[in-house]
Amino acid sequence: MNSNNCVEMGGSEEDDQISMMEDLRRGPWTVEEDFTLINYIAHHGEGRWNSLARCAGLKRTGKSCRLRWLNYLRPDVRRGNITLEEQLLILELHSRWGNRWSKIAQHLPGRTDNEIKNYWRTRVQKHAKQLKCDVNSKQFKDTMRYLWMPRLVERIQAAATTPATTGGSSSSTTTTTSTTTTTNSYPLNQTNMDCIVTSQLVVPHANNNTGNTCSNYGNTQMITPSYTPENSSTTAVSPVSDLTDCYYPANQSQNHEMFQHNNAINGGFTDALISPAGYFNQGIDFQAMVEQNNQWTDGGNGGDDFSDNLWNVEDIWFLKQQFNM
DNA sequence: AAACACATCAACCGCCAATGA
DNA sequence: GTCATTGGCGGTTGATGTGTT
Repeated sequence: MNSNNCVEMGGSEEDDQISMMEDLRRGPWTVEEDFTLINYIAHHGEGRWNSLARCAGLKRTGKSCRLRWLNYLRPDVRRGNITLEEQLLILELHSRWGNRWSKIAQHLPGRTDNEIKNYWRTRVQKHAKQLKCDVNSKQFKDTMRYLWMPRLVERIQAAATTPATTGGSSSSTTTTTSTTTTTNSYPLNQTNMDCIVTSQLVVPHANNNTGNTCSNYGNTQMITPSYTPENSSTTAVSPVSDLTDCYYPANQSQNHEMFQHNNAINGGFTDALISPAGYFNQGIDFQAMVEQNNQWTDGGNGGDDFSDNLWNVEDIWFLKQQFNM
């Protein structure tokens, strides 16, 4: 390690050019490199990354060091186990800001933009692909808002009020407690999430510090919990999409009621609630969805095997009925 | 057991805005 | 005011792990 007394934290451009000419390492970081970087930052703090890399004796670009530190080595970085609350928050914030990953990450303490971006691409976009619609399309966004988010809310609620063994498909790794206050509060608590209660649903909501308004997914209004690692419903890092883990028979009625409520209002979907019919007149393959559901459900292995499902069977049935498809 | 397909995620790339000489 | 450098961001890629046939 070579981190001692390198004082030129703003080295000359010529030095930078020279360093750029050196054979720089690329690819995965070694344990030794990690150790070197951690040690250097522990002693000297973060600084100009190019200089830091050089002074620490790392044959890496400043950018590479910065990325490694921010995304992996930083002490407060959290990886894996995207909680349901975090998933919901990601959806909510993405619907608001789009692919502003770093901005979204600011509201999920410990999460990096890279991780959120990866999550979005691997989980969310996958399902957009399954639905044969663009992830940025209005249809897909509305689907998230009026179907997935309420589902997620239901699961969060269920996870908070039921034993882990009944906590849906993620039950095997779900940590549940009904506790809503804690002295060991996680940053995603009242400080940066607040909302109102109408239907006992508990979801996190980001405070963008600009006068929060309450989210309203479908006609489901939200309340924010006191969110802690202890009481959050955590889903394991698994191949399943936690976000769209929607096969959740125990709570299907709520979603049904959402549509029925709107039907009652307007003989169909209200103007305010974008009609899901819109999603399906652009080539979404109901049959494929049903077959996929059947595959999962026929597996008969309990929740996990079909937990990657976008729609529960009843949703599909209902929507088919609703739109005569 | 091997081959293949798919999912995940760490790391890189290119662009751009901010900063400083 | 101009230019070079840096840091930050979003997009993309490739290696690795995992599941399936």
